[in-house]
Amino acid sequence: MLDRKYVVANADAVKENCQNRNVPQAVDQLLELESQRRDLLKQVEELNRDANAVSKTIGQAKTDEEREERKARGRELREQKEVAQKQHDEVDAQIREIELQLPNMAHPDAPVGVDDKANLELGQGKHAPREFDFSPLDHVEIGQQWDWLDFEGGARTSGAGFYFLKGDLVLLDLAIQQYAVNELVRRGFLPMTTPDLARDSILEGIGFMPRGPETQVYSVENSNLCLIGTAEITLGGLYSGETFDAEQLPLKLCGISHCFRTEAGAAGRASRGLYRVHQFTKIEMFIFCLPDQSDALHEELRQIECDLFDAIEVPYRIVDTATGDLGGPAYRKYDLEAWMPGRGEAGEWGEVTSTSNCTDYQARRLNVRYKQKDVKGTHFVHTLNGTAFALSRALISILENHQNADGSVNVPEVLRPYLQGREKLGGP
RNA sequence: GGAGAUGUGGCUGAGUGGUCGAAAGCGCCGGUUUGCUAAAUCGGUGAUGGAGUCAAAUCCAUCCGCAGGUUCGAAUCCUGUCGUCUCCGCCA
Repeated sequence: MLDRKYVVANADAVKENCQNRNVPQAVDQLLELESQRRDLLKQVEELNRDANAVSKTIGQAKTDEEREERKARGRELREQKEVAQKQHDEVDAQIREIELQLPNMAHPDAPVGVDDKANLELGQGKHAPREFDFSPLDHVEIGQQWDWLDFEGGARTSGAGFYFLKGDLVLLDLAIQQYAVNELVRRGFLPMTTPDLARDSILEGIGFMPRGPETQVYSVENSNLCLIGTAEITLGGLYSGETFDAEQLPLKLCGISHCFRTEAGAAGRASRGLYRVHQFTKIEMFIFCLPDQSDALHEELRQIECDLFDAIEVPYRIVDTATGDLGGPAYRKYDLEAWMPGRGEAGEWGEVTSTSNCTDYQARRLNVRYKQKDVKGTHFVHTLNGTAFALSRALISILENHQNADGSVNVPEVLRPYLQGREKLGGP
């Protein structure tokens, strides 16, 4: 959510931003309603003030008659106040509806364009896509070869889009998690496991729609809980309503959670194997910080993601997401797309991480503030998030990039300590 | 799942219908005193929205988990909700 005063004072910039992001807006209507609201608020306050003044004199009334007279006057004023208050609240609710539709402002350097075609490649990782001297398999084929993946079993027990990992692939999965968490702890992140369910209100604060036809998440019947689509939801919600001391920031968190996605409307899209599934494990980075720290921290998150994928020796490219493809809360977003040799005709890039600077957009909705010593008042923090590893896609990138002609898979060196030193999985 | 208790400012904690945004203590900030530190002592010390000002001062409204209700008036009474605690049951 944007600051209301900011929207009023910068209506043209907000409108332009919406246009760049390809989001419909009702800023003019908001301006009109807000001016109405201000008038109503003044009325309410005035009536309240008068009523309070009358109430205070009632205790001092000398006669019953006088007392009753004043009570009647007070009642009358309160009734008038109630009427004005109700009108105010209605207008306020309408404004809020509009506000909730407004996306965050975009970073001035973010590429402008209505969809992902305008995304800008910023560079590539240390490792170039490999030249294979054999015909590479995709991860589903590799997995089937060694009985590492069971999609049929997943479908039988839970439905299409679910899967079992088996055997060495589980060990690889755990190795990646351990490597990532250790690496993040080394870089000052506090590791956390989080709930896999969260309240609707937290989802809304982060910028998800908890229910309804457009929703990307599963909701639990007869409750106000949803299965989380990412630990961003729980880590971001963790301090909702809280006020940090400025010295506590930046607070860097590393969440380990399961992620659940309905992938409604995604049927038919490139989604073979582990690429688009209903459940996966993710190691997520999340930061609460001061406003003047967020730009640099965003670069830091991007660098960590690059370092992690360089470390597992997977080729990738960095994408600066175009305004039209940003999603509501993001001020700027970088994606890492890993090379997936088994995808498409002769390999394709596939998104494996994403890091967003959400500035104060989520903080305002969730009411997360900070206070500086000796400075009056509080301000909203900035929040950032970034994927360390989404395990399903990280597994794809490792299996497909590190496969050998005999079907075995080389273990990236950094992961070997977590696999009893094994250099390869599968194979004769 | 059943029964009960409870939720006040950074913290502890008083307040059970009328100048209560809220006593007191602690903490914190500033002053005084003391050779330094400690101690003592005095003063100050919440948030949000609005008016006001160059900026302040100042003024108004709202806030005692949250949302409603009763009342001229609610931290105080009522209802719901969320959280916490205790006991019982169940259980990894």
